[in-house]
Amino acid sequence: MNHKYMKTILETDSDFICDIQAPCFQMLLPEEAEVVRASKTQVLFRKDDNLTKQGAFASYVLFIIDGFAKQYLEGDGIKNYNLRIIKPSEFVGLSAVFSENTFNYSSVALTDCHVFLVEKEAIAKVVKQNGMFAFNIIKRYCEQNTNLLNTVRNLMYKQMNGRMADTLLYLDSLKNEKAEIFQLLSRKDLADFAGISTESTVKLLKMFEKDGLIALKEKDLKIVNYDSLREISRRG
Amino acid sequence: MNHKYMKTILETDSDFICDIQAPCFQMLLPEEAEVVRASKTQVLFRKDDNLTKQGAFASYVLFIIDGFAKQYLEGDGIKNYNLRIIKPSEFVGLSAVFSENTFNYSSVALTDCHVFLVEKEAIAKVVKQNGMFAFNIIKRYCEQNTNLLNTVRNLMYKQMNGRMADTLLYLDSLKNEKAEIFQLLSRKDLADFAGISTESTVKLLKMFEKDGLIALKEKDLKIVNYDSLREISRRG
DNA sequence: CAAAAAAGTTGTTCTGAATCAATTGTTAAC
DNA sequence: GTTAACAATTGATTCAGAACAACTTTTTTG
Repeated sequence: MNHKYMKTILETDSDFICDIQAPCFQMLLPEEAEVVRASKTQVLFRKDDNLTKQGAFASYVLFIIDGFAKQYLEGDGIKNYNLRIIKPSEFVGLSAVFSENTFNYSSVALTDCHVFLVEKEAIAKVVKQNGMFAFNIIKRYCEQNTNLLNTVRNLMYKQMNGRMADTLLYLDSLKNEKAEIFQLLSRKDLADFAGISTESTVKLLKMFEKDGLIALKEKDLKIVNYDSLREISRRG
Repeated sequence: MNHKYMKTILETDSDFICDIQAPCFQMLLPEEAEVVRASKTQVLFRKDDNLTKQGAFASYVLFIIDGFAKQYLEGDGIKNYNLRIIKPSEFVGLSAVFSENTFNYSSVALTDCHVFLVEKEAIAKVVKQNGMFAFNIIKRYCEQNTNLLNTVRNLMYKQMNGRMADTLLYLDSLKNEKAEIFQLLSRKDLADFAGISTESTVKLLKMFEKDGLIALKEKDLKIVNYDSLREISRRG
């Protein structure tokens, strides 16, 4: 039998302890961990499944055990804007706990993803009881905030070249955790990260390749000249 | 003697108790309040003074007692992007506590502003001790997050008309708290809120006026037809 | 209060990047 | 394994909005 599949169905204490290894949950007292445990389910999202859908009711928070997803904003129905790649040990839909009760963005699995769903009341309760846990959550929010501010800056002050350079540098930095990251993404995905059209993306990539900044082979993309790319990113 | 000035200089317990009325601090235990009290100063920022400067070292957090400021991103040196109006009882530069140690945005006083500066360690300590306080801080972060996501959506999916409509509706919604809000802002300020050029702003406002959506008199601006403006905002 | 600086206004020109259209390569489905 | 749907590519066309230039009005300041 398939071990992964079994694990999803038969959930035991030892699985739980294993799963809750994530640093973020280590600081919980036993009774607090029990609150989380009691109100969680583990779910397997298949590649291309939506983890969250912008606008949908959100009664729970997602915590990625393993797998990768992309978080994006939906707009006019034609074009999306990709905000980030969600990695293991990260939360999705935290805002649901603290203000909105709908998800304010969508996310979709790039690979199969093992995910905890935790009821939002459980998280709220633990946050209120455990200041250190709360502090950790705030840190995450804070980073997201900083990232969003950078996003706004990029959209406001940079044009195509700079944005695409940013996108490539960002995705490249994820290769530590997921070497095949570029194979998971289409030209349209890259376009949606940079906030430009797919056609412009293709033209830009060709240009970057011709200028010896990157190397395109098969579906993979390698950065050849980091310095120049960083300079393009910096100059906008 | 000037009463306001005296208050800045001569700080007494009764002043403190008065100042710490802000709902956000009500939930602190006496000893926690003392931690905040011990590491704070009260400062008067004059109109046009910078409360925070993007990139500058941040060892403290600001809490607005009264007065209004605008928060903005600096870019190419020519154009800024205005993120929001900061109102009494709001924090500025919270991120400094939890991740960055530089301010990631600038802010400037639109009116004279009475402000607490609280050392970031004090806030960090209280957050860790008091889950309810932490919960409150998270809520604020969460709202800012939602606002930033909407900002990104606006920049990505709307064009001039929609963005200006948004800007006007946002600023108009502040009239409850500050009726003269529009008199505090120049055309360039409105432009920087909408993320468009000053010239385009002037042309748009004239158009909106001609179409009976708004009324311009002196430096003030009144929304005449909310429904149409909301429709323009919605359609982008 | 005069002069200089800054803010607001208006029409014209210019440009970055989207859109369109047409084609080729690739993957999925029957 | 052939056809149909989808992803990638390329060049030509179009457009929203910035940049520019020239002018007026308002505000600041010596």
